[in-house]
Amino acid sequence: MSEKTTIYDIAKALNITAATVSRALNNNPKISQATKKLVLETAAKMNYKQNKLALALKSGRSNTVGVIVPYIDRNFFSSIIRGIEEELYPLGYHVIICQTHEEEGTEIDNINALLNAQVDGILMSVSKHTTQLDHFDHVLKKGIPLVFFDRRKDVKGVSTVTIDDFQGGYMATKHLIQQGCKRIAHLSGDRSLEIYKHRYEGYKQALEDFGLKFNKEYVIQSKSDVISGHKAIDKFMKLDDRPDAIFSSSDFLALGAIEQLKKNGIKIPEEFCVVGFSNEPFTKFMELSISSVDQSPVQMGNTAAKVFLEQVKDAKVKIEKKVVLSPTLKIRKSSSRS
Amino acid sequence: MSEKTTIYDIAKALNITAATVSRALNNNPKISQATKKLVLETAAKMNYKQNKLALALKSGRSNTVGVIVPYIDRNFFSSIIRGIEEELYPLGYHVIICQTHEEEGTEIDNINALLNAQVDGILMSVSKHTTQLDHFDHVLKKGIPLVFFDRRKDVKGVSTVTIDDFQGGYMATKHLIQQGCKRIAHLSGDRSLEIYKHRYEGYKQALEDFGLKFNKEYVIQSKSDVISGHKAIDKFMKLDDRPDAIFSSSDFLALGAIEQLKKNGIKIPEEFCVVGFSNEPFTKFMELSISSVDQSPVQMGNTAAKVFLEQVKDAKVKIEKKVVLSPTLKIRKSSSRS
DNA sequence: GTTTGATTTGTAATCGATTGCACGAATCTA
DNA sequence: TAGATTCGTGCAATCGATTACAAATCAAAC
Repeated sequence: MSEKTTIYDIAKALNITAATVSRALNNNPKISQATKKLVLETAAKMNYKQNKLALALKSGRSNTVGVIVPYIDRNFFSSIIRGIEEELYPLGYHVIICQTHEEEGTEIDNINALLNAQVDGILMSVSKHTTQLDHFDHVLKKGIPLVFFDRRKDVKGVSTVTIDDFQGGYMATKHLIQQGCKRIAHLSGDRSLEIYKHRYEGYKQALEDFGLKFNKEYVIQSKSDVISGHKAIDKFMKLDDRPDAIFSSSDFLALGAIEQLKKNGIKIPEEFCVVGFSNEPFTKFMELSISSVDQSPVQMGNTAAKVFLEQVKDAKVKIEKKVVLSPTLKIRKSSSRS
Repeated sequence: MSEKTTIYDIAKALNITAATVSRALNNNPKISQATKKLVLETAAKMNYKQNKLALALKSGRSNTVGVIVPYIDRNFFSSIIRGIEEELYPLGYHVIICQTHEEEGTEIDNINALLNAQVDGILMSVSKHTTQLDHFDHVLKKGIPLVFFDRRKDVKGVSTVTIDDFQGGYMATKHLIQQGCKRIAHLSGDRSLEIYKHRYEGYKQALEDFGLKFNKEYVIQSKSDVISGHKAIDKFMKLDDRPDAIFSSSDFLALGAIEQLKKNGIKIPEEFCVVGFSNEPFTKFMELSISSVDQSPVQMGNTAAKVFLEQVKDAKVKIEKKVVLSPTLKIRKSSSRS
C-alpha cells in the first residue's frame, strides 16, 4: 500500500544510476537534456516525492524551525505564529509548535526536543517563570539561530523582536491625560517581566512629562485576569482620593475593572476612562469598546521570521539584531470623551 | 562551534563500536552492565543528543504529525491545536502547523509538503473551498493516517472527529422556544458545508418538534461576519411578521445582529433572544453576554489526537472511526428571560 | 584440554538523497 | 590519426542511527 518511490526505483526503471537521477532532478548542468527529460517524466509517472528527511540528514538542514510560546490558543501568540508561518512557508520551511504553559522545565524540554529534531532555528517567547539561561546557550553553541519575540531575556547572541512597551505605556497614559484625566492609576503585571516593567515606566514618564504626580497607591500589581480587575477597583474605591482613569497592562484586567466600575455606578468614559493593552479581539466587540494598545502580533511574527532568515543567510557573521516595533493605540469608547 | 556528538564519537572515545554504543543507549539486554554504564557516562559527558532525523530516516517514522487548519489565529482552531499538541507531546510527537487560508490549492500544497516531510499522520480541518478529494487519497495510499476534525468530507478510510452540529442547532433552538420565543429566525453559513447544513437541520427539527412552523423568510445564508449580521437584521425588520429570536450559526453574525437590534431599539432578551455558535471568547465578555453553543475545541483536539494514535497503533486494522462530540449550550444574557 | 553454551561485541547493510572523483565515449585539434 | 578536451555517467562515500548475523570471549563441564 505504501508505495514510496525513491530515486533508486527510478534509476532501476531506466537502467541508470541513482546519482544520475538525483542530478537530473536537481537540474544539474552535467546531465544531458535527453536523460533529464526521461527522468522527470518517469519521476512524475511513478509519483516520486523527494524524501526531505534523507535530504535533511545529508545536508544537515531540516528546513524546520521551532516556535515556543506559553499557550498557542492565546490570540496574541497564535497571531504571531501566523505571521511566522506565512513568512517562512513560501521558502519551504515548516513550523513546529511547542507550548511551555509558562513553565521553565517545559521550556527546557521543548528546546532539547527541538534540538534533537534538528531544527534550523528556534523562535520563542520566554516563559514567565524562566530564570536560568543555560538552555539558551546550548542552542547558540550548536550554532542554531535563536530569536526572542515579545518576552525576552538578556542573552548574548540572541536577536530579539519586541514592541516598545515603554512607548505603549507612555502613549496610553498621555492619551488619558489628554482626555482630561488627572488621577491616572495603573494595573500592572508582574514587573520582574520586562514588558510589564517597561509599560509601567512609560506610564510614570508620561505622568512626569505632563506634570501629574505619581501616586504609589494608584499602582496595583496582579495577575492578568478579570477577577483581579474587580479586586483592583475595590481597592481603589476605598481610597480617599479615587483615581479617574486606569491604564491597564492587560485587557483582561481592564475588562474586570470596567465591570466593577459599572457595578459602582461609575460612568465610563464620562467619569472614568480606561485603556487596556494587547488589543484582544474582545475589546473591540464590546458595546462599551475598550481602548487598547495594539502590538501588531502578525507583523511581529513576520519580523521574527525575517530576522531568523537573515541569521541563517549570513551564518558566519553573528549579528545580534534588536528590532523594536512601535505599538499603536486603538482609541475606543472606554476612553473617548470628545 | 557546532560540536555535535554522534554515537561514533562516543565509540571512538571508548574504543568500541557505534553498534555497541547504540545498543547501550537503548538499554539492550545483550550489553554488559559495565559498558552500559561507561557509555551512558561518556554520552552525558560529551553532551550527546540523539539525532532524530537519522532515526526517522532509518525507522521510517518521524514522530511528527501535520496539522492543517484554515487560520491558526482563529480561537477555535488554535484551541484544537492546543488539544492536539498536549496529547501528542508527551508521547514524543511534534506538531507541524499549516494554514490553508481556506484555499484548496494551498491545502493540496500543504498536504504534499507534509508528505515530503514524512509526517506520521495528518490531522486537518478541510478548507471551505475544497471540492476535489484526490489529495486525500494520496495520503491514504501511502498508508498515513488521516483524521478530519470539525470540517469533514466523505472519504473512505478517513476517521473524523466532529461535534454534533445537528444537536447544537437543536439545543439552541429548543432553548429559544423554551424562553417563549415564537418566531425564531436562523442565520446560516454556507450550507454546502456540512456543519452549517446540520445546524440548520437541527434548527428545523426543533421547530417541528415543538410545533412551530418553519418560515423560509426567517432563514438567511451569509458570510460569518459582523456586517452580515447587521444586514440580516435590516432584512428582518422589513418583514410584516418580524422574528423574535435568532439562532445564529456564528457568533460574529450573532454579535452583528445584536448590535443592529439595539440600534432599532429592540430590547434583548426581553423582546428578542439571540443564541450564537462557537462560544468565541468575546461572547462571555460582553456586557450583554451572548449565549452560544460551545464546541469544546480543546477536547476535540485531544480526541483527534487519540484517534490518530489508535490508527498508528493498529496499522494493519484499518479502522475508520467516526467520533461525534456533544456540544454544550452556554446560556448567557442574550437569551435569559427567567 | 576440548566441547558446549552463554554472554558480549563487532561487521556490515540499510534508510534516501547528494556529490567529489574517476572513467568511458564522443568531439575536436593539429 | 594520436592526443587533448569535453560531456555524460557511474562508483562509492557520506549524513547518524539501528539491527540481523557473525564472531569473539569466557566459564563451566566433561
